[in-house]
Amino acid sequence: MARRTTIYDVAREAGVSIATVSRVFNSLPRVDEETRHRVLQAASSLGYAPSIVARTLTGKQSRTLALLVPDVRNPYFPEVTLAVQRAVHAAGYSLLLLNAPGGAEQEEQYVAALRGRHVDALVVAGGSVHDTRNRPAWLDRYAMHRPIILINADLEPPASGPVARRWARVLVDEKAGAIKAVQHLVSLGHRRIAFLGGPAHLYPTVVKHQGYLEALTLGGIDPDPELQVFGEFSGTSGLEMATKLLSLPSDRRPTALLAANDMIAAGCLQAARDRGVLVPEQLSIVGFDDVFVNSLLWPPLTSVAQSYEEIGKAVVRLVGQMQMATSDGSDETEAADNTLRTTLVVRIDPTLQVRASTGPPPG
Amino acid sequence: MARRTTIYDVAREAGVSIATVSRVFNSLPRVDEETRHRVLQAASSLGYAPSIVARTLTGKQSRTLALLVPDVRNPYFPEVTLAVQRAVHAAGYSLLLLNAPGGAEQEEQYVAALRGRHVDALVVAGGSVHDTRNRPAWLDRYAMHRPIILINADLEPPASGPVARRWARVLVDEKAGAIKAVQHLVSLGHRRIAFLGGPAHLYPTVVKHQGYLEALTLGGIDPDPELQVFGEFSGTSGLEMATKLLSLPSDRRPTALLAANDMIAAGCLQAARDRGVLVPEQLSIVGFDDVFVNSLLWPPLTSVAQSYEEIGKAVVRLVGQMQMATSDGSDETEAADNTLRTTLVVRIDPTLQVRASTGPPPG
DNA sequence: TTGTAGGCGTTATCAA
DNA sequence: TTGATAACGCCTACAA
Repeated sequence: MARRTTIYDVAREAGVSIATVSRVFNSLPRVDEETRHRVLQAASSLGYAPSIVARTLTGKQSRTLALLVPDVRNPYFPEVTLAVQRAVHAAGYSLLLLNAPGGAEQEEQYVAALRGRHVDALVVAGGSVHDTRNRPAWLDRYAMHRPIILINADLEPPASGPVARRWARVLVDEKAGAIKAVQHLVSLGHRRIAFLGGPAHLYPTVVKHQGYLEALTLGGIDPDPELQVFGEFSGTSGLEMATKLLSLPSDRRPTALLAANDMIAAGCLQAARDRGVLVPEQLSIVGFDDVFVNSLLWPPLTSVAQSYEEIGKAVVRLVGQMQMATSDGSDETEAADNTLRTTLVVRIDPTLQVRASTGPPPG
Repeated sequence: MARRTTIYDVAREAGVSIATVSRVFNSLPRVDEETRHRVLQAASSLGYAPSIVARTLTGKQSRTLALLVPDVRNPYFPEVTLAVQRAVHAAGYSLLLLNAPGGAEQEEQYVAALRGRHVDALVVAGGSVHDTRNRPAWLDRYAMHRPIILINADLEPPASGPVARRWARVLVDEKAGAIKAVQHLVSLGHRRIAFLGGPAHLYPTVVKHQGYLEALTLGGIDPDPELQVFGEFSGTSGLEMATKLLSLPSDRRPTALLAANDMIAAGCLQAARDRGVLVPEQLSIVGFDDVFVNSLLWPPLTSVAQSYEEIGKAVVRLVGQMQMATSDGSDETEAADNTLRTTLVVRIDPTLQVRASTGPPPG
């Protein structure tokens, strides 16, 4: 491995001290224009790039984030992974990727492996943080030391004080999304609208379900328990749930399905096709997340879309804020803490992408 | 941010020098069992973990790899990303993820951002390395300094010598895979087998196409130019290509389709359904890559499957080998170079996953 | 078996 | 405006 060119090499080449080179590369003030030029010259001729590793060691940020997901193969996560990676790189950070399909234990294990790596923050995009039954213990432990960002998991920081200052959230208002979806269906004339959720104990299911109920009530429709089913966030589960719903006697059968994600929705399409039910003529289907692979489906799904780009940007913004709040010795008064608490949560409003899978009910 | 506990803290707590602590954590020989115990004790009570950053600075590996893909949202890449990440973590490495959908320029840009990060190796899983028309220039430049691993891109190292020692490949024998697929179809009785490729200038398309032609010849079937079409590696493209093929007059129409990846194959399913063609009764379809989201499709695709796990393991093995060859001052003779050249390419044999999308031809 | 001290590439604090 | 020099946390001869 050809030896890495160092700040010393550049200093020698430019005929200055390493301190000066450092100043140039950190664009600090008081350095002569002519000198700066000479340094830059030398640096580029030598192909010099400062070592982030050494820089980190002096106590600065590592400019590295870690992103924890349960499984990148699940179409939702590539979306957020891509978006976060992009935003993060645009801000000069790098992104470590962690897949922990094995639940809280594995998450903890992976996160532990991060310990010597000086990551500036951990971004958690899913997994056991979504479980409404028990809060993963490792989360709070981790936040005692380093900043954390939760995507779409509304867990409160365990206390105020230092850890509250390292606990940020970006929340997509999926309840509002569900409401928009239902209202769209209602406005098309649907009255029998079913909800097909993921596991009932997962936060994303719960919120969407709430929105569904609320919107029905708003629309003057009585929620029918028979039309609310729960399963997995998968295509096969969607297939099963939809099949069950579609085999109800015609007067109790739904004319529209609101699926808690696009994989479930894809399963619904499947089920409809299997039973010769035309979409959207005889059945409308709405999905959630508006993921990339929707391009594989026909008809393309109407889906509640969140701006992944916004999520990515929110992440880097939050990281920045937390770094400020922790490093620059800004006043740690209660007042400051309180403003932080509010500013450390970013809310994102989803929009409804209307496509070909929805239309007026039959008849 | 609570100050990180250092080797000094542990040393003090255990009443030894930092050198001893270091020895313990690097499991070096000659350290008294009792001392070792005391150190470990102190370390765990303090929650100490060695700083990989500082360690890296002393000239050792950073135990960090970078993985470059064009777009994680494309179902093939999550598979390799997941597998590589797993294998890599199991070996104590971390993985930086880079998405460069923007072609060679963006790839180069992203890779440049890696410069100060001391990554041990760059793993390239796709992108402009697949373009058979021109070899990305940044690749060779990069390999002049740091080790590189190509997944499924058969680019030779530019020369022997140092850079050859940093140029590894893991190659899935997709030609053999295509042959297996065709032979499967032939053995079912198919004679009119179509090939639906991605872009004709991409390596994956080329190899699979070669296998297709070879297998036909082997089976005593004359390749029909009309049955060989090229498009994109996407569902919509697959839909278009398949639609064209299925609208051929019945005597020239294929009874089986070999798609160059599963997204194309998904498009084929689509096309068949649109035209009321039953799969597999009237049309057999084979895909490539056997990706996760196949679970969304019906019928499940027969597909040429590669062991992603093997790919991941190969990657860490290769990284290890390259580190040996570069660091331990092993003899850099021509002979050593030659053995390295052969050992730095791992070949993986795909298998055919037979599922419900293939069957005997009609009639 | 254990400790001392120099070095890894930067940044930051003082002087000059 | 610039240059010495001490950290940063760890590894590694070399001594003891």
